[in-house]
Amino acid sequence: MSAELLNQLLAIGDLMRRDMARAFAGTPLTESRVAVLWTLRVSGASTQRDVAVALRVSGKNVSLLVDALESAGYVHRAKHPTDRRAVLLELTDSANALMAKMEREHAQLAETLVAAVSPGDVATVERGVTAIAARLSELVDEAAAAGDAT
Amino acid sequence: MSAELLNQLLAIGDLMRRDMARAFAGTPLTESRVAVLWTLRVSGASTQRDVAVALRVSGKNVSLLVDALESAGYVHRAKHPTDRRAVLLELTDSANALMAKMEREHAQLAETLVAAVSPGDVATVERGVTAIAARLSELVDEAAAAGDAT
DNA sequence: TATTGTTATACTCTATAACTATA
DNA sequence: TATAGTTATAGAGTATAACAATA
Repeated sequence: MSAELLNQLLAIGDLMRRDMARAFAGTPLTESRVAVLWTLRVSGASTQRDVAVALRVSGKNVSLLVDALESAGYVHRAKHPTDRRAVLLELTDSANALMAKMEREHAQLAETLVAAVSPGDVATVERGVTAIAARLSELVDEAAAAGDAT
Repeated sequence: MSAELLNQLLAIGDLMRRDMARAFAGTPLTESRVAVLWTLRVSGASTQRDVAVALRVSGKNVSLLVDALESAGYVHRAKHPTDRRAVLLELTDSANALMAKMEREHAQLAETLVAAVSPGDVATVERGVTAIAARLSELVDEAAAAGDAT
């Protein structure tokens, strides 16, 4: 019974990922590259290290993702104003336009999905899902800490 | 407001994936390989093609995953009783034991997460999440069909 | 002729380690 | 000495195309 809820949550994550990959088929964009663009959209111009920390991936990985995004015209490596070791990643105008479009689609998808829930249940569902996400975040942090200690 | 719910759902999927990858660090198992084992556990002995369809990946991909799983002793390529072109994938005893362990852990995680929701809200949350998953599945199928048609 | 699985080739994501330039 | 980013190397997931054996 309770396992069914977890399975539904997993299915949702899986469906979202598949759909995203499909949506960007035929473009140079992938899930990981879009994650970089999204981080820059939310946080503003950032160093590669900032992005690596935000996405919890290696600096080398960010280098490769940015290489691809830069050559495809989505981001620009600018000089950092105070630290000459660092690079400041900025979205290009076209990437900003793309992110704005994604934000609109994201909001519209959220509305569509929430509309599938009985109006009187929405607040309760949101509260429950938020509680689950918070608890899961705790568990994952604990597991990661235990793993590091080993 | 409604976007917040979608973001929480996405965060849950992301956390689950990260934790799974961490849990299998140091073993030959990865998310994709476990997905193959899980499919065989649920469906019983299957051909590689069955697995490819179930996971929606290419046949070549399944070949590689099974190569790794077979050499690590998790699956066995048996002769198909009626079709000599095909191979029948079977879990080894140790893989079956591992899957049983994962099932128990999965059930326990589900209990722990459900316990984070107010008891009176659980049924409503489960109903809401199920409705969202069903609606999302429809949308993804529609999008995929539209994409194929193009 | 269609299907199952493999070989061949290529792109992407990811990580660690060593190195350069700068703090 | 520590940090930001790159070069080098490597494992893993994924896809398409061509090919063999079998239906």
